[in-house]
Formats: sequence, C-alpha cells, structure tokens
Amino acid sequence: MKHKSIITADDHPLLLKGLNDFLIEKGYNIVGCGANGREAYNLITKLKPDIAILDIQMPFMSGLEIAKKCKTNGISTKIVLITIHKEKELYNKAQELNIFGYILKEFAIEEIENCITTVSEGQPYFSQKIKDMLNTNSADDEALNVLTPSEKKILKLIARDKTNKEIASLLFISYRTVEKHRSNIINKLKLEPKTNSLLSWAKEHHDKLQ
Amino acid sequence: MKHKSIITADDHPLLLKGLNDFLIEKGYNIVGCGANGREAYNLITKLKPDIAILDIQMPFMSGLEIAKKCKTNGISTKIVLITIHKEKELYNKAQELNIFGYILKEFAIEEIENCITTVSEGQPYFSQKIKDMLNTNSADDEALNVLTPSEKKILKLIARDKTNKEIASLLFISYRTVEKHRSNIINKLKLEPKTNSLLSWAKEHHDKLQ
DNA sequence: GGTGAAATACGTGTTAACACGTAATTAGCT
DNA sequence: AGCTAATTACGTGTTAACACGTATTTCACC
Repeated sequence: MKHKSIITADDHPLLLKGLNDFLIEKGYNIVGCGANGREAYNLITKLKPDIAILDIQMPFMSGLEIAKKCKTNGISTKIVLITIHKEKELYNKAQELNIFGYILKEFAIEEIENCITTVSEGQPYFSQKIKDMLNTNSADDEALNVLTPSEKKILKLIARDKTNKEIASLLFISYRTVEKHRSNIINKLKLEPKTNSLLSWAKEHHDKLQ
Repeated sequence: MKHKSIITADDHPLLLKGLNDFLIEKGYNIVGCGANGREAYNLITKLKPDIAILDIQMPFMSGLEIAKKCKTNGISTKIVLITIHKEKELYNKAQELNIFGYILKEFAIEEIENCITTVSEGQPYFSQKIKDMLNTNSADDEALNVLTPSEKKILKLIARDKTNKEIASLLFISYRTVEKHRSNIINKLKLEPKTNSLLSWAKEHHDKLQ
C-alpha cells in the first residue's frame, strides 16, 4: 500500500511541510508537492501519481478545478481533498466529481492513513466527522429544499440587496408577485414575524444559496 | 539567538507539525508544544519559555486570552501570534496586549526566522504583509471609526436583528432616538439610499463589529 | 386529459425603516 | 467657564416589506 505514488499540494507552506513530513515518516512514497493549484496540476499530468492530496482553496486553481480537469482529461489519479471547509455545498460538489476522499484538516493526522489505505484499494473515503457535522447542522439546509426554484432565485436576489421592484424588473414579473413569493418563503421557512427577518435570514445563509 | 527556549501551539495538528519540524531543522530550541490553548498556557506557566508561538483560534483558550493572562500574571514570555486572520480588529487587539509578533500563516516560512530574531532582541515584529493588506482593505474599517460609541452599539444590535423599538428598550432610550442614530449612521457610512441598506451592511460586516 | 403544484398577479391594510428638520441636554476637554 | 461633539428626542412624511385573501395561468405527470 505504501508504495503508491503520492503528490501533495497546499498553498499553506507550513501545513504542506507538516503533511509531507508526516507522510514521509510513515513511509509513504511522496513523489512531489506543489505550492498552488497550477503546480499541483502540472505535477499530476507529468507524474501521473496514484493519489493526489490537495487543498481545496489554492491560488490559480482550486482542488475542485483540478479534479474536474483530471476527469475530462482521463487522468486516473485519485483525488483526495484536505480542507478546512465544512460547507455541505463543497462536500456535495466533491462527491459529484470523481473525488475519492475528503478530510478535514483538524482531523487529518487521525484520518489520513485510513484514507490513503481505503483509497488505494479503490474505495472512496469520506470523513465520518464531516458527515456528523453536516447532519447536526442541516436544519436550515433541509428548509431550503422546501423552496421552489423561483423562490430560491428570489432568495438569492434578496441576499444581494435587491428590492422587490428590482427583482421584479430582473425577472420580468410584477413586483406584487415578488411580494407574494417573499411572503410564501417566510411561511415556508417559519421565520419570526419581524419586518426584515427574510433579508436577515438570506444574509446569514447566503453562502448556502449557491 | 537559537538558544532561546520556544514553545509552540496550534489546534491544527498538521500545521503544528510543520511549524515544529521547520524550527527544529533550523536549529531552534523547541521545549514544548500544545494542541490547544489550555495546554499552551500550562506549558508557558510551567516552562517559562523565552518565546511562545501561538495560534489565535484555539479550543479552550485563544492566543489573545493567553497573552492577557501572561500579562496580568507577570510572565515575561514573549508572545508571537501566527494566524490566518487578516482582520484589523485582531491586529489592533494584538498590539494592545504585550504581544511581540504577528505573522500570517501564508507567509510563515518566509517571515518566522526574521520574527524570532527580532523578538529575541526584544523588538516587536509585525508582518509587513499584514500592514499592506490592512491598508488596501481598510475602507470599511476606517468608516467604522467615524462612528461614535453609541452608534457602534446600535449597529451591533441591528446586526443581531433587533428592531428600533427593541433596541430602544434594551438601551432605555426612545425609539425615535434609535431612528435618528440609524439615520446618522447611514449618512456617515454613505450607504446607498435603500430601505434596508443599513441592516444589509451590518450583516455583511458583523464580524468587524466586535 | 385531468389534477395538483408552481408561478403569476391584484386588493387592502399595517408597520418598520427610513429622510429631513429642529432642539434640548449631557459630557469631555481646555 | 466655555466650547464642541455626542446623545437624546420629536414632528411629519414617504416607502418598502410584510399579512391575508383571492384568482388566473402554466406546467409536469400519471
């Protein structure tokens, strides 16, 4: 298992060093490492490693973009993302691309060996800790699924500080329709009956609105 | 210089490993390291190191809290904070406490040796990169300084979804006064003349409101 | 080809958040 | 003691964001 070739990449030099040192001490076969997304992608195309352990957030190219390009270019390197992001959105996106692993940096040391082992065998590995977190924190996410497509579209515009009339213009509908949607959204989300509870909610959850 | 005793602490195991490995390779005298704020503080009180390199965001006790306790307890350990936070607020707080250094994790490897050298000589070291960033990114921060204490207090409550009447009750003043403050804040911040521009602004900048 | 959900829209009314002007009181500073 | 900024407060008016009910059209789906 430890003969599998691995490359690593993170724009965080200290973290990259920590990761490399750890894996080398454990006897893994690190064949390269990059300081940003572009370097990482170049390494992958050149070395065609078995596994690439990548940060999501990197300059020039994100871990997700790298995964996408690998998929379209038919590179069989198995991508493992290692990140601080706990957002469900990213987690879902990761599962859609051919990503084999997703680890949180907080628990990297405990989980990374398990992850590499599992991924080496061709099985995906998604941190249990992430699953736990997403489950405990998904009340609002579920609420979002109650909304219809139009309602979601309007919510996004509300989060961008658009007034009802502006939204109406943008969507070529009456501002009264927007008002009605707004009212319906408040009902569905069961927001407290305050004047600006909807704007407030939209602002607080704007990261989940796309 | 390299004989100075140093302890490190970060709740991020990989990063902590990267930091320790790096410093040890460079020949520094690492006498201990902690995985969270409490461990870090215990190490400091026990070992009284010359320098403590701490993350800001840690469980149980933040780097800032540790600095504060060291100050009140008369411990002369020089605190260096190493963080991903680019917020001016934290930077300012750091300068108020007896903190000797402030480094961004992104540039840690380039700057940490300089920092340790400078701090060892009893001089404070604050990353030039932070200063650059704060200057380019401080339009809103400066705007905040235009506000009076009462106005800031009200802004915080607005960001917490309080209505004018609720704020009035909380502060034992008339809701008309709150309205006036609100109007004045909008003028000072030069917000666009929209109905909820203030709530919107407060929500977007609530992290800078304390 | 009917049925239900979604999208569209209006009538009517209430309220919170503003604008703009004015003004009294308080607090800090010299 | 005197000056300035801050805080407090009201009058008056406008508008955006709601609530609640109702009604038509569109569309997917069986």
